[in-house]
Amino acid sequence: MSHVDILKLHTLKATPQRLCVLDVLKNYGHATLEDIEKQTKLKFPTLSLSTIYRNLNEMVKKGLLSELKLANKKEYYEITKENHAHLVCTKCGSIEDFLIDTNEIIKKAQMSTSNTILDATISFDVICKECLSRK
Amino acid sequence: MSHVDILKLHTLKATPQRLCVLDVLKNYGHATLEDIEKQTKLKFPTLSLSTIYRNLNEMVKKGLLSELKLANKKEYYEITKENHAHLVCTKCGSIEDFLIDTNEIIKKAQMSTSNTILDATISFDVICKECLSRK
DNA sequence: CTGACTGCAAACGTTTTGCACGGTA
DNA sequence: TACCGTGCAAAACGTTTGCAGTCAG
Repeated sequence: MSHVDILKLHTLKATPQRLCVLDVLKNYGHATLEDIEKQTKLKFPTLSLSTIYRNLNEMVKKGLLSELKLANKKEYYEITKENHAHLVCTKCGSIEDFLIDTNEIIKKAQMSTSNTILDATISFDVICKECLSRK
Repeated sequence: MSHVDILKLHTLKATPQRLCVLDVLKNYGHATLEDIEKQTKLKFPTLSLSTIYRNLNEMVKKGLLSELKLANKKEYYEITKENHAHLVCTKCGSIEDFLIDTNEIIKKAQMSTSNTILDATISFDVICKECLSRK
């Protein structure tokens, strides 16, 4: 589905600025606000920070994007995908999707609590291959 | 081990302010900066925000405290404990320790990646018992 | 054509910093 | 006593908001 369609599906107008943000996120996989600002301004030098903030917040609220809270300080954004975890390199900070079945983990965890589990957020600290070989 | 000893172990002086912060964290389990400010000022009305910030940052850096990054906005602090996950209520935001064996999950995940996994951060979205019965 | 969106500048809240004083070890 | 830690005020920072003009549908 095109980014235009995705936006329309979420009752958001397909402005060039929003499309550009989505393009950056698609290319990066996971991007910080700074990443997004830097990249979008290559194409739209006048694009304002407040527009980026507004759009990210709006798209997160509509569920089109997700915020990633990771052990390190920065906040990352990604286009919403279901049922996956992340590998975060403790050396270089790089982030990689990790396609494991979180439902299985939820099912198992559910046996240890009487609270109803709805979802799981899982990330693993790793040393990525690049950092390992660089060492 | 007393809080005085814990501080000394981390080469930090055992000031009344720091001890008070640790007491609050022990009582609360998980506390935001606001929680900590409110509680500590009951005992030390002149305690300054900057001191709280400095101490929290310092104690996190030394590994005495951990920051909890959760899906919701707020940042929580806890006294560092190994090998546990969290249950976060999506209704009321309450946080509970969840004593599952994260090593088992790490071991299993390790089979699906060639990166070396060092640690896992896991939280579950739940509806807590209180919110369920309130409903 | 109309409401949604944008850019700019100003406002806002949170976190950090500089400095002089005070307290722990 | 020496140095680490504190309180206060100001600075710095990231994020949000108000407004007038513009654009997508």
